[in-house]
Amino acid sequence: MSVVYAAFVKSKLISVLFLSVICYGVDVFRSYIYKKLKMKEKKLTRSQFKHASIIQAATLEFQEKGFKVASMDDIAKRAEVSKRTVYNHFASKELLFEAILEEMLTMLSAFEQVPFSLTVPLELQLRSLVDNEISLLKGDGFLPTAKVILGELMHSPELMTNVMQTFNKQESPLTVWFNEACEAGALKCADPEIVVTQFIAVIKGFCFWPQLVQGEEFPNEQKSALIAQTAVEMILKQYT
Amino acid sequence: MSVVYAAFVKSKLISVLFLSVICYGVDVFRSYIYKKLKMKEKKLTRSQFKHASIIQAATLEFQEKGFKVASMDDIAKRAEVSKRTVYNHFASKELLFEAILEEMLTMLSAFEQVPFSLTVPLELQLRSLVDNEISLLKGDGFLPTAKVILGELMHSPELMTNVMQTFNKQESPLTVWFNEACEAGALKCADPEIVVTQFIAVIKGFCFWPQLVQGEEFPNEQKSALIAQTAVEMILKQYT
DNA sequence: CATAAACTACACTCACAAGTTTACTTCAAG
DNA sequence: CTTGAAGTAAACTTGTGAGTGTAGTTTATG
Repeated sequence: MSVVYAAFVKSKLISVLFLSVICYGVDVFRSYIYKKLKMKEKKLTRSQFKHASIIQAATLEFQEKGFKVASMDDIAKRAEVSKRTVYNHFASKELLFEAILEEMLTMLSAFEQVPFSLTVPLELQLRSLVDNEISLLKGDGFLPTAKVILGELMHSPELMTNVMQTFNKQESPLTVWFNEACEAGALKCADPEIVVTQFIAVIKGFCFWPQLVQGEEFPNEQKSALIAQTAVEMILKQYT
Repeated sequence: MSVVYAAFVKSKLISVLFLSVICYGVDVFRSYIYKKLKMKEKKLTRSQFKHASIIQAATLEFQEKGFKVASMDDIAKRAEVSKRTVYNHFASKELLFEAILEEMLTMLSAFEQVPFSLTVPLELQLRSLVDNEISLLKGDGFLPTAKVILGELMHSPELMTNVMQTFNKQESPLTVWFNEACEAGALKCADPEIVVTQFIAVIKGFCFWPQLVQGEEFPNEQKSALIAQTAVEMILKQYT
């Protein structure tokens, strides 16, 4: 039956090509997750309210435990809703998971293409790229989403390679910018891909991996600024 | 009952302070995993041979599925051993997991302190630090170990913070080297910690995270050399 | 206030996986 | 060639969690 499980994860996540959002660079991110529950104040039908509670509870459960270990009973308790109600809204655990993934990914799908410009100083452009990246990583929903997705994907390498093969790195806005910058001669580098990876690595080394893997706090304003500054300097010093 | 599960993971992994090996820099790594099975040729008792088969099979299972989803029946099948035999060697799933963790971590415990030297050129020293780090990451057992441990730890943030608080970053050999280099004035930087993190990030951005999370291939010789080169240059250009 | 839609409590089925029991086989060593 | 230690196959117990069925309660609305 674990074959069924694997197949499920595969079929459902394969559509989640946005994964690259997490692995490569992305830009603007809007954080409005969980505000749904404020609907208490607004006029919400009982049904809509329960629906939102379930989603919220399930999100937490999946985050904390992963798909398999999370239990529908616990989700129901956490949502302060009867188990039957959970099943009235979502026919199965799989579908609930899927719904949550979709919910999360719509949040992350607000891309913003930053075109390379010959007139604006390089430093300013880089600076705005870093700032975008950091504010994305800092967004409320990003880390939880990453936890859920990476937690499931880590144990199925074939799936990951499939996803990554499908979704070519080229499509990342950051990659586009660096490619253009290199072609225009503003950055002197043999392989733009390496530069992008370095650029992202230097940011994520502070603002993503430690938080994901060690539960570290997100750097404060001051430290963020320093990190951004050094990332920009690094690129400038090495490639101009 | 998931409380019991959480408690188990906690109690067993908390002793695994070597985790820092994965999150921070480490140096030399010896890869001799799985060679145990070569004992077919050597004179091994039947019991020892079965024991090794079980460990090998279980390692794979835990890697692919994580602790909870891995099943003892599947492990037995995979090891071509009866389920009862598994239980004769390891009293419970927990103990089997623990045994494997220990097995893996002994592999990773071969540290090698690299002292900062005033006479050797900086570039050479940095170069050897990078090379050490890369060959560690490249070692046969490193990635699987990381998968198993991080896969379990990702969903228990309190545990992670505990572990990280206990095992101070200061102890990493790389950190030691950079601290010494800064104190000696060879590197001009306000905060050595940031430099180390950058240094490691630029390596892991190519040689660890993509492999862990996307199942990407490890960079070949040529690319590794390039990565190492740029990492060293980056530090030199920015901090000297 | 009546009615239907949605929610609840709870008892239930079913599947699966951890771990055990038992009766039987294999193997190595004296 | 026998004896005991270790392995095997298969049936078994037990616990847990997914999902369902039901009888009764809440709530919004005409």
